[in-house]
Amino acid sequence: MRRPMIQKNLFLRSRLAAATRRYFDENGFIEVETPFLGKSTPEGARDYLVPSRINKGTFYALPQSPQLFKQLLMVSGFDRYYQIVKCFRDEDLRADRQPEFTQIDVEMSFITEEDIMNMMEGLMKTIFKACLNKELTLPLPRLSYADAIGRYGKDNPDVRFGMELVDITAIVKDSGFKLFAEVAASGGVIKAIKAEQASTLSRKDLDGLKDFVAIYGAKGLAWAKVNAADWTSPIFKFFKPEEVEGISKAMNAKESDIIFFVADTPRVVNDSLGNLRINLAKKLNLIDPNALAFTWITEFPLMEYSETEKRFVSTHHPFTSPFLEDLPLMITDPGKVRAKAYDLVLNGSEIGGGSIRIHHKDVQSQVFSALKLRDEEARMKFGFLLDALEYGAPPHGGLAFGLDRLTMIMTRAESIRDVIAFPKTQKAACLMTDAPSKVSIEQLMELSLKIV
RNA sequence: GGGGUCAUAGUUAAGUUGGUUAUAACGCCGGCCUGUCACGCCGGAGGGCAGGGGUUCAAGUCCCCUUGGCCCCGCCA
Repeated sequence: MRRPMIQKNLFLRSRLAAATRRYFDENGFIEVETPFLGKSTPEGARDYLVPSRINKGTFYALPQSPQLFKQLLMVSGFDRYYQIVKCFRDEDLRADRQPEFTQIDVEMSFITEEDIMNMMEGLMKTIFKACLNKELTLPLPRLSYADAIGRYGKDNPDVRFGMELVDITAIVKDSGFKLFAEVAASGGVIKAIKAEQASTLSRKDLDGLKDFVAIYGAKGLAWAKVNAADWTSPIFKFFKPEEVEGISKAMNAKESDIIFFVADTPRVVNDSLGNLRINLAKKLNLIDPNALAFTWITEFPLMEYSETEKRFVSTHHPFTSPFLEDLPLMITDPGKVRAKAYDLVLNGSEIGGGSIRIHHKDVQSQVFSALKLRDEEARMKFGFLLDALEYGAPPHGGLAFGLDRLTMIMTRAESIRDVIAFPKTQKAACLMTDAPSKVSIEQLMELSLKIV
């Protein structure tokens, strides 16, 4: 019902799509439509399933992305492909997540990461010029995954402001504050962030922040108000003078700054401080609403260990090419293998991501086996792709942008619903048409389905 | 699966520590104005506060349950 705002957003969305098509057309890309009724794949998000009437007991899956099709297009000799296409993922919704969403999907042959990033930077420049009349300065900055996590605690860092995480483990590993020393001794880390001139934060605010970091698994949040000669802090009395000095120096702390500490596993520390950093920046008004801070994130890990599945799973997807020099690690230390994958982050939001794909069958087999996909299983699920690699696939790679998220940032919308014409609710329902809804028993019988 | 928050006229909202006929703006209806176009003036209609239960002399205002919106954790290759 807030029609003027929605209308304005949809007009910008339309201009964004038009600029995208124009750019790719001018650069020799072909737009190819790929099937929506496809095959369910094991990796990744939950699939939306569509029962087949003709082949009873079998199901199509709506695509989570046109990933496999676009790779097959490369093998077929279409060297430059793009598509503005709906994708479907049956997961819980968020303010920036819908079960059906739109991607700008791209794939290119005979290219490297550099070629793709250059081409995509050109697209961003074109889009921002066409939609907002803003000039981007290229090339866009880059940050390795390890640096992003280390300095910002997240792989989608908002670099519109500073307040970086500082690792002070070395300074406090023998601290008089036992908790820090114990965490350091057990392989954990202690990191801190500094809110400059944050004396506006009350004692009550500080207590509230403790609850905030608890969401991310932190068991506590230590803080220290920096004074001329000492700190006002519940833990000040535990520290030796040289520790206080060391920390102040490492943080470059000045009077009236507030330092926050979290000690835990690297994951919990980065998670909680990374999110606290965003939270504080909003509270303290550190974010310039007009800023456009792009960052490429590179050198993602190829796979991560999943506690729930008790095996390594792909960070990106199973067709992502590893760094060839890291291949020996595939057996010894799979978590250390770097991937030729890259995300584009804008103002702390991941707006796109992609990778160079594997184009050798033996490398693909190594990855599958590291993922504990047995040969026959891999063959059953991705046989068509393995066959295609057999016939000689060109080096290729690509990327996909989230058109909805990009539109959100450009329109400054707070919810993805504000840039979609008929959005779904938190529970994935369409209030307009009342979907999803029950169907008749006849429809079910025709499909040989029974509600359990 | 879990945590939080909200639910008042067509719409957006205000409703203090529970207390007489529940407010406002926009919209709607009627009249006046008639060089209007984000007109102006006058006068109206319209809800019993998501649904159910409870506490109380008395409940939008407190408690419980249900339903739904929204935010977050998990999940999202």
